[in-house]
Amino acid sequence: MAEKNDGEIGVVAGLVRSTFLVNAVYAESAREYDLTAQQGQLLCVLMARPYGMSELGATLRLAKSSLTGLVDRTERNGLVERRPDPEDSRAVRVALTRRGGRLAAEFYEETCRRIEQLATGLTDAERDALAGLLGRVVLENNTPAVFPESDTGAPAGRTR
Amino acid sequence: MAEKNDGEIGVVAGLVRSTFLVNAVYAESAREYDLTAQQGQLLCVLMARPYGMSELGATLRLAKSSLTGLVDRTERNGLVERRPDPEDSRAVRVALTRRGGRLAAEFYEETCRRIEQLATGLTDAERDALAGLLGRVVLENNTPAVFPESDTGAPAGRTR
DNA sequence: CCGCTCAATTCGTGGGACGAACTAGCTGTG
DNA sequence: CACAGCTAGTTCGTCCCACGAATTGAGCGG
Repeated sequence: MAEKNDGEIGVVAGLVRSTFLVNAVYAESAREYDLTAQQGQLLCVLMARPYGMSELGATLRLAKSSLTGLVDRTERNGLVERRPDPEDSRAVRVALTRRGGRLAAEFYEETCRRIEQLATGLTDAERDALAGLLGRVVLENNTPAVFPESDTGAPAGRTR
Repeated sequence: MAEKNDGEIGVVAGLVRSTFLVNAVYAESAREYDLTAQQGQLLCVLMARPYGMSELGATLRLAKSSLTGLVDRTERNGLVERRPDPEDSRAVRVALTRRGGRLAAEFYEETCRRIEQLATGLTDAERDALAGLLGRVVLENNTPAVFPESDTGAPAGRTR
């Protein structure tokens, strides 16, 4: 039925399954910091800088009303706060609290570690190749910077 | 701060962002078939064969109780059904209904098309390379076959 | 000053995930 | 054979998430 029944999988299945895998890792990591995946994602986005609600909606691809709830819950947990936008009194700037910032950094680092672990079976060169290819894919589909770039303080060839 | 601030992204960010991207595509595709992402996933898994609840839980990484609900809702929509397991009267075998089967096939095909689209910026060789690398990653982390392998009738170098 | 747009919230609905407790059927050991 | 213990699945209560429609209130163009 397929030309590749030799254990190889196609690019579509590869993408879908790796997505499943990363979702699971992300959720599990979040859970250990008493976060939901969505809240974790929110924290990661806000690590860069404060965002307005609409801006956040665009970045996370959520409807405005969904966002209100997410920010509400995260705010209730003391991780983010709404500050008035000095330039527009309708608007709001969502920012990490001190505690949120700390937690975000920890969560981010730990999550990076774990995701990186997924690729430990690859050589450095292969990891670079994978990074390059995925980079092109996300770039060409202008995926928002939903996860900051950085290296977890992990020098290129660290993973093992 | 990082060694790759030249527009390149690391493997971790690549994985996370492509995950975000695929999630969005998957959800959008599901939506157009009046499915939720989870229900779509369920249908895709069941395309291969009927599954028991526990088995499904392991495959989809869901708690038993979560699964009961998911199957309930999907059953209510007439897409799957619970059949008694002939060998174990406690157990149940969840299978696609006729309608569910049709819908699953359509949804699967359309979703494959869209995911494949994500990689249209890559050459055939690059797509193969990406597939190979992701294949290794999912294999080494024994990701369940949450999305069937196949080629949508799409011969290897079809995309474009 | 008025109508318009725009930021964000509120409200109601439904899906989703989980753990704890429970039912009922299977199984193995004495 | 009986019974303890395991296993498959469901129920229940709780919280999170996502959405659209309607709303409030600030900015803005004329």
